[in-house]
Amino acid sequence: MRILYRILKMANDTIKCYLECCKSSHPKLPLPHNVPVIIGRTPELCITDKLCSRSQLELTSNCYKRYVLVKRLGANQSQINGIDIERNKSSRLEEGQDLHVVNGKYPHRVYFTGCQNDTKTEKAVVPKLPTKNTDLTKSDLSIKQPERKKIKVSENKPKVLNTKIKPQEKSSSKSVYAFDSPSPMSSRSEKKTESTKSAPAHKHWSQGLKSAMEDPELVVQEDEHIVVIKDKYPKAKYHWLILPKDSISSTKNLSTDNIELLKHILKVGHEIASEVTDQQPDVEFRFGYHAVASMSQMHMHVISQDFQSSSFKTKKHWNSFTTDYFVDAPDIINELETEGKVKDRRTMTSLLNQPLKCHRCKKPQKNIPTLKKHIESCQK
DNA sequence: GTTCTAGAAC
DNA sequence: GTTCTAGAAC
Repeated sequence: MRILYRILKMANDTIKCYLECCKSSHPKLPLPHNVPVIIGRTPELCITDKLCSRSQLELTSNCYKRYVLVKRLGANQSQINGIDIERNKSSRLEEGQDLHVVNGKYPHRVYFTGCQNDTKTEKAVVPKLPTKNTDLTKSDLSIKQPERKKIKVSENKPKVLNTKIKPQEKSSSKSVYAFDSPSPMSSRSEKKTESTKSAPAHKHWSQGLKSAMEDPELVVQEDEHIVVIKDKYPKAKYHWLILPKDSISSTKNLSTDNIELLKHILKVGHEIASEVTDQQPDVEFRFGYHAVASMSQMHMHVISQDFQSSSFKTKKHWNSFTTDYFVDAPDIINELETEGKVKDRRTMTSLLNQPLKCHRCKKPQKNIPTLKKHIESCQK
């Protein structure tokens, strides 16, 4: 018990939690372990919106388990990853998730420093904020966080790294979730978007694609604007992801400014797929986005419709690629061109629980093994 | 997003 | 008894 206490105390002494504004409107805010911190319409957060209460949210970090409990105190809605937070009830916020302070505005994220991988640190600016417990330690007033490494920017000319297109196999043991390398976006001085400006070295699983974009085992092609990677867990014989190099967390953040980028991504997708279909004309592909993606960097799937893969295991996998949860890329482009934005599809997550049925003949399937056997032979 | 596993389904 | 799934943990 005493040993456990020491371990926990050591963790508490070393792991620090911060709230960071995605728009860099104010300095990062320390969230000391287990100390409720109230945020809202205060000069420190640079929020003057009358719809935001002065005490909109109460944040309590758990540095051991690397999450923050968020309780909404204000009358108007706040959101975690687009989901409304129930009033006076604690909701869990994890690294990489978006916290909108009020009515979908004022995006923030939390991150933790002080883990074993941290090697370099920097001084934090600590704004004065109202807290329920003012017992901040001295260390909280001069907190250090890891400095991000700089890497070379890729060449402007398209670069094909692994041109041999073959059905995907289980890739190397190197994990997508090796978060110790920074995103390529971090070294791009031009055109910074969203949280690129001062993003911390996130380690939450939802940030894994940013590491994957740098993994030579996964990257198959890149150019000035995009990176093509093999899906680490392909759900079909051929399954790639195409990601923009600029930080765009999801399709909901797209604007008309991104239409050319989306068209380019789709064009590259067709080119990749045609390398297969030139040799095997019977292979069908779809190109599209999940209605609500789990992984943070926006990505378009290029996926063959055989769904023959050992990584395809669950109902959620199946329904995410064979129901309207999978949105064809031209539909997203068309929405941007006609509506100026991408539809909110959060309610579509219920599609993931739909009963299983064959995507070709529509025949209901009892379970995943039955479905997998059926689609091996079903052609219509 | 994946892995793990308890308990439901068979 | 084994297989399968959903939810928690990461």
